[in-house]
Amino acid sequence: MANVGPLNERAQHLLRVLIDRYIEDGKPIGSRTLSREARLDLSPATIRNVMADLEDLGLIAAPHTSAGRVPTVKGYRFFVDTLLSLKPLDSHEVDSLQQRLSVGNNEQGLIASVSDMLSGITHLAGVVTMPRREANAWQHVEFLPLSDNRVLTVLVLNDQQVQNKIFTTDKAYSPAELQQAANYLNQTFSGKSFQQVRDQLLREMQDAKIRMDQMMLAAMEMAGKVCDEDKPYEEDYVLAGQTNLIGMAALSDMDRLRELFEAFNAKRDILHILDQSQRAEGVQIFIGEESGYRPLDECSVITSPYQVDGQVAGVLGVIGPTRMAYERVIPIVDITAKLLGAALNPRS
Amino acid sequence: MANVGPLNERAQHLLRVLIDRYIEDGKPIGSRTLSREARLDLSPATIRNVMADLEDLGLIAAPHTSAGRVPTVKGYRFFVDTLLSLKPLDSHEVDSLQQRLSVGNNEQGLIASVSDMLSGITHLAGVVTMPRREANAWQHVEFLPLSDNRVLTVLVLNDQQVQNKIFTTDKAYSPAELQQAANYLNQTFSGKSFQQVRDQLLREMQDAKIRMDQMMLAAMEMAGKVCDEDKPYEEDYVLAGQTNLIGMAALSDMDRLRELFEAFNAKRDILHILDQSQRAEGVQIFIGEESGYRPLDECSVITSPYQVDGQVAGVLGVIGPTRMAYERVIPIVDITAKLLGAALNPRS
DNA sequence: TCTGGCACTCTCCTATGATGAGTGCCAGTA
DNA sequence: TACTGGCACTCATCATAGGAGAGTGCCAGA
Repeated sequence: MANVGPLNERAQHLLRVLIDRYIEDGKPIGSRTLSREARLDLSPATIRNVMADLEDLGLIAAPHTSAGRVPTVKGYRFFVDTLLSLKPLDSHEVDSLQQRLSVGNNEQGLIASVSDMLSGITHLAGVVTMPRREANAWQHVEFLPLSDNRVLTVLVLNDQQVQNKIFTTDKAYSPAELQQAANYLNQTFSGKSFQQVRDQLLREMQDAKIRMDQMMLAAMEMAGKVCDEDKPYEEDYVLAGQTNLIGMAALSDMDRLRELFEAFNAKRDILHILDQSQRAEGVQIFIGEESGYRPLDECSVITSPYQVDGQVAGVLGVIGPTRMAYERVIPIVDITAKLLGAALNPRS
Repeated sequence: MANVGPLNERAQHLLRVLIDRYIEDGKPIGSRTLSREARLDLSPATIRNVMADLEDLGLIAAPHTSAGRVPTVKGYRFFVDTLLSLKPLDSHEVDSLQQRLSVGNNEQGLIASVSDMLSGITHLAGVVTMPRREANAWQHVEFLPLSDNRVLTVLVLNDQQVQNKIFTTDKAYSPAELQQAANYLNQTFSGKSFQQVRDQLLREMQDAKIRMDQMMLAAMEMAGKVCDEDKPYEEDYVLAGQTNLIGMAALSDMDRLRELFEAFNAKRDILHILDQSQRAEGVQIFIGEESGYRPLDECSVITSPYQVDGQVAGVLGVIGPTRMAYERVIPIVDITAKLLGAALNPRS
């Protein structure tokens, strides 16, 4: 490997060993330990010099004089970016993952079980956003009259998802009128994508307003509402194993723990972070304060988007202390995203 | 008040003061403090004698020699059962509760906001089970054909609740057949209670099997499935403010906290406890190990069933450390149950 | 360029003793 | 008989001090 910045190969190797070791047992690593561990045949004194350099570069830090060194966020970043060689999981590990999630029947359950699985094998908190199906195909809509001018709208998308919503309308429609509206919509839009439906709806409402009778208008309006409000659970995620975070050394402080758990409950900010990785390709890693969000200061977030039908449908990942086994966790998140994508792909 | 058991009035009074005081500041109460607080004009030495009696009765205990005394579970129980005089909330407190939950629009949101409210004002964890509507009136069913012999069943109950479920059938039914089945069911059952529908279904399936064509049978089967599986979310609850429990003195032990949180996630055992109070009338109180469920050993659970249409529909309450302000919490739970019942009552 | 040596620093653990809160018991008093 | 003051005793808590251990930085020498 060529030198990276001012860091020669020996320094890099020592950094890697130090971080490996620190991840393993969580205590600051001293020069003596490092010289023993690194198999470089160097005395602790020499190691000390190198460590001083690494500290100058901000890659490691000492909690106090005469403790060993601990990786900084910058150190982890360097480690993850250039030091870490990811060995893919061997096939029977993949198989065992595969099996653990092939039980799922419905979508909701599948998401939950993936989240459980992630938290189970990494001993961190697992998180999976609900899949967003941009390319939802409109399949069928039904309007059922209830009392008091209320109409129940049932919308079937993509042969799998069912949404219902109750609307209050201005006037009372007869069952026949509603049937007529539904028929029109189904004939016009069946099989089209959600985006197409919305566009076409808007266009027709502007262009051809006059040619539509009142019922059509109402149908349009209703369908429009469904389209608008009906970002199903795109703004939601399933979290599992938060209890794994209780008692993590880095989070021993009660107040920090409470903040973190409250963030999980509020969901908003966590979603914001997950959203960012939605746009990225492959595994994304936020280390400590990189997330830019306080309660996650001492946490790392490893995410990967998952795809359905070639489109990014959601994000999954794990949240845990900065001191986590990146080497193991990253491939797991990666594979899990692919497996979930495959499991969600319609009948493939 | 008459003597209760071997406990004279003075001893009772002292016990009450001790518990009040302990609830307030959480530190063991000594004889000196008690003599000052109780306004009985007794010397600490006398108090000590009484305290020794109370300890013999198992109502209070000393964490160690020469610490003050702390109430035991038995002590709390006695306190709650016979010492506590509940003053109902004054009307503007009730009003403010009323307002906080009148925002809710849909049922799901209402439940969540009640749970939030409970945890917010008590600083404990609030919990509300989803309402169960035993007397659901069958309003409308619709069968929509999907691909692959799958049929989407949409069931509207009670003008409010909508359920859908996808079934796979043995043979492919035409839209017309499905329509016919739905029509039959709607005509036959509309307006009837869930229980009636089930009974009648079973009867007709036995008696008159022959007279029904295959489609009817299938419809029955489907409806039966819906009836069976369709205990909507009766087995679910909404929890809020678990983070309030982080850092509670009694739960300082990380492992106990983790256990408790895991219990919340598993839901099953918590539901079992809530279920018990479903059958009880009015506010129920489980103190410490009385719940019979380990993770709740150091917790108290205060619950009250809430009614819709004169029927018990669900349970709400709070969960917190045994050392909680019963005097304040009990009326709050009580009133909240009534307010929620009122809010859920159809158009009243 | 590496190494051994040395003085120094800091944490962690243990022992120690003082303090204060609280107790139980007992003898005395109204 | 019911209360009280007094006394010896027990613990938790806190601050203090000292030693052991781990680790450091720096320097002089190979």
